[in-house]
Amino acid sequence: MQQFLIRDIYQKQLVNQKLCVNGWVKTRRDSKGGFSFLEVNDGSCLKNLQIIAENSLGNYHDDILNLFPGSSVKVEGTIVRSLGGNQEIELKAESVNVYGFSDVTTYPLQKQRISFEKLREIAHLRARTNTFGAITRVRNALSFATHRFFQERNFYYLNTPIITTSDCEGAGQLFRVTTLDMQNLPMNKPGNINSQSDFFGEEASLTVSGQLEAETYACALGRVYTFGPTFRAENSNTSRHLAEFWMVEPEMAFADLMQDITLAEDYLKFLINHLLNQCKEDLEFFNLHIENTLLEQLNNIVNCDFVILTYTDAIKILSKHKKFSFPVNWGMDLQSEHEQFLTEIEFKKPVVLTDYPKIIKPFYMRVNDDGKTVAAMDVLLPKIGEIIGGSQREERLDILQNRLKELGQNENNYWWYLDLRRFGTVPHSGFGLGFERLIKLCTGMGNIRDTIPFPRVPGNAKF
RNA sequence: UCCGGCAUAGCUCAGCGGUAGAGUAGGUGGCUGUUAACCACUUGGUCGUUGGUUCGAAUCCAACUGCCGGAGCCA
Repeated sequence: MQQFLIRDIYQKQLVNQKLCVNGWVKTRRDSKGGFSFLEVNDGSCLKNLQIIAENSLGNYHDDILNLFPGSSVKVEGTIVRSLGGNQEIELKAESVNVYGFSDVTTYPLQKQRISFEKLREIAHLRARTNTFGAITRVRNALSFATHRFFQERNFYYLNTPIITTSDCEGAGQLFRVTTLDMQNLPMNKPGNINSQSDFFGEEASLTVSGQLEAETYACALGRVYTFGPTFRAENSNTSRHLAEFWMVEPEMAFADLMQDITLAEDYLKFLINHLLNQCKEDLEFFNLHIENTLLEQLNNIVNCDFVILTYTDAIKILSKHKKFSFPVNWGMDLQSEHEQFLTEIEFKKPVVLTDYPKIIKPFYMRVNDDGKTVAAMDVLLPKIGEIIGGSQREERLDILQNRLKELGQNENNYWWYLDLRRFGTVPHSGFGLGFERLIKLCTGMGNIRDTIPFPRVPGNAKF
């Protein structure tokens, strides 16, 4: 008998069709009228399929009456119009075969509510809940939409290395990668480990960004994007940070900051439009149960023009409001409260801040004509904060060398990066988008730990 | 890492110096094309750990562990 996904059964309204469904039991309700209702979910959509299992089935007393949440079953039967009020169709079972039972006294996911904190302790089972099923489908749709967006715009998907020896960037603690015996480290002199005998012959770590490598390919093929895991060993204990997260990093040759901003805005709108079309049911679930302004927020982002504002103008706006706990002055990095003021009170929509002081931004950002600011841009969203950070890259060799010197960096470490400026340099731009922050935005989930299947944070890499 | 909060039944929580509670889940019975089913009865606890104060601590104090919220770092 042909297997169907529950999603397809609903979409195609396959009444009178004989078919087979595989899935997990959500609940069972017994009727003394001589049959049981089973709610079965197979992950293909939020909705369960109601199964009618009559007590005339051979294994009714032995098997079906022992089906509790979490059990796995194969059901064969016919789709019929439902006599009940809450669903149009249901599956009248001709057979119910049990793959595996689930002990009601020890299986943690029963019908009652369970907190997200508790679910994190059982991350191997939380995918079976409505919420995490919906998150997974949204995450999948956003991945697909990301590839579609960039492919349609002639970007090449590029895989940059996860293990890196460029100890650059300055910002961000790195995870060390080593095969050295931790009990017996080879030392040059006391306190100085001899990394030459390590696997790569020098210090290596997990990447904090694929940007520098992506630039090399953008400066050969025009347009590329990366989409892969990224690692930060910061001791960040917040609802917006992960030690392992996924980042989307497009890089474009022959593009200035404005083109970069346009790409970022188009990308975000494309993603949300894709979701509004493809994951309607899941979004409505989030809007109803997780964050009741979600659809409003998403529609707002899609329908508005992002505010584009220089850092200097933002400081002027913020200076008029004196009620911040951190006083505002030019040259400082903006605090969360300042970003929130701009996105949630002043403009009530996404704000792109540009042209930050160069002293608070990394060496690779292009220095503006004023000599004080760089061609940077951050996309700030209401409730989410910074979701995208990008810039036009410094393409002038001498200025880039000066910047490295100012920051006390040894330019020999960047010889290959500087070669791009030595041989046929071009203006180019790009940005990085935190994929889990995007999912946070699109689902309304409050904690980023619930947007990735198995979160890695300080003190926890379980599963 | 800093500031604040929380940790009590499988789950969600109340109790805040004097015999450990509710809802829900589980069990039993009743009822029912049910759908967070409903009604009655019922099982279920070293009150996070260690120490202290007290005649007496789930309750007050301290340390520790874990988690949550905010801040910093950032995507």
